[in-house]
Amino acid sequence: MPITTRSEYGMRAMLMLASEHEGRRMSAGELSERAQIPKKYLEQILRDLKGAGLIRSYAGVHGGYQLTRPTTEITAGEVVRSLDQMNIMSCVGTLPEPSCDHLLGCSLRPLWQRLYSAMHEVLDSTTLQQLTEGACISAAAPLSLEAPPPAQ
Amino acid sequence: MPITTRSEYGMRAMLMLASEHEGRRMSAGELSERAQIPKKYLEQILRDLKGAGLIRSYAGVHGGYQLTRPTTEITAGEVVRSLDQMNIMSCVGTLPEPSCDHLLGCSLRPLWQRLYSAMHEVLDSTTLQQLTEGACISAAAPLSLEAPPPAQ
DNA sequence: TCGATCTCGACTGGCTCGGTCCAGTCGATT
DNA sequence: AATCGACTGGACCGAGCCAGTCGAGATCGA
Repeated sequence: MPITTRSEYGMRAMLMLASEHEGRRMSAGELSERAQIPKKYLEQILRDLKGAGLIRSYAGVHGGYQLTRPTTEITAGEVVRSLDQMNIMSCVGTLPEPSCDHLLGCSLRPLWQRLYSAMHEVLDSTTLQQLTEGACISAAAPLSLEAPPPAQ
Repeated sequence: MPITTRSEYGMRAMLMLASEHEGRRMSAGELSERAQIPKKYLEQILRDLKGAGLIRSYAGVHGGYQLTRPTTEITAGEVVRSLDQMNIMSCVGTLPEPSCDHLLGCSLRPLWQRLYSAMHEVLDSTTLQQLTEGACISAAAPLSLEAPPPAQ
């Protein structure tokens, strides 16, 4: 899978952060709880998002995370690329040109690369803003922090 | 990786078969040798291609494989789908709707699905014929079957 | 009958993904 | 300066899948 749970979770977290108005920080714990993601695992992911410059972090008692840019200026492509290698296949991906010099390689390679490009085009043309619009993000907000809904 | 070596090898084999004029059969051994693919592994792949109706097989001394349709009527999409599941991610792929009912799922799902569609569009709009044109397939043909080039 | 070929299922080693654990650092509050 | 809540970093681990191998069997032409 070129898109792993890391991207899924990362996108969810970004959308949660996007749903808060500008300044508000959200801690890993809060994000974890509301987006239903294992906390420790999410922390790894947040680290990477920070490394990519997509979020800022603050330590300390009232610490947490927030987006570094407005939601209209962050694309799904940036998020996904910072979390997943998105290797379409062994010889085409984010990694530096891994040399696949096979006889027929030269005729297949362009195909895989077009695939790769097509995916990035979709991702790069989608902003967080677009994803929050017309989605049921708001429905996630009222999730009770005190009394979790009874298991089904 | 959504596109595994199965697809890569399968495509190579299909291109080899495509490069032969209509009737000629090629055995797994020959394909394996010329396309540089482990024979036993290739046999598995050929089985799947046959299962998908893309190639015909003949047992016996002068047995082998050949395409069931002209190269203009076989798309990369058909080949790849018969060999790989192409699951873009856990909840979007060839498999029957695997239910991912998460709060934020509804806003992310369409994105993953657009990704999925974009890939298939590329694959489905590419025929074997197109891949053989302007490629160095022909360069593969003269590969000596008697005296393999000295190992480097 | 013989040998070349396709067919089928079982098996396996390595690697990645998804996730956990623990030890450490940072910073606001007291 | 002690403390507590939060972030940081790395080691670790089990399960599952990918890539590939093996061996036994069926099929066909000569």
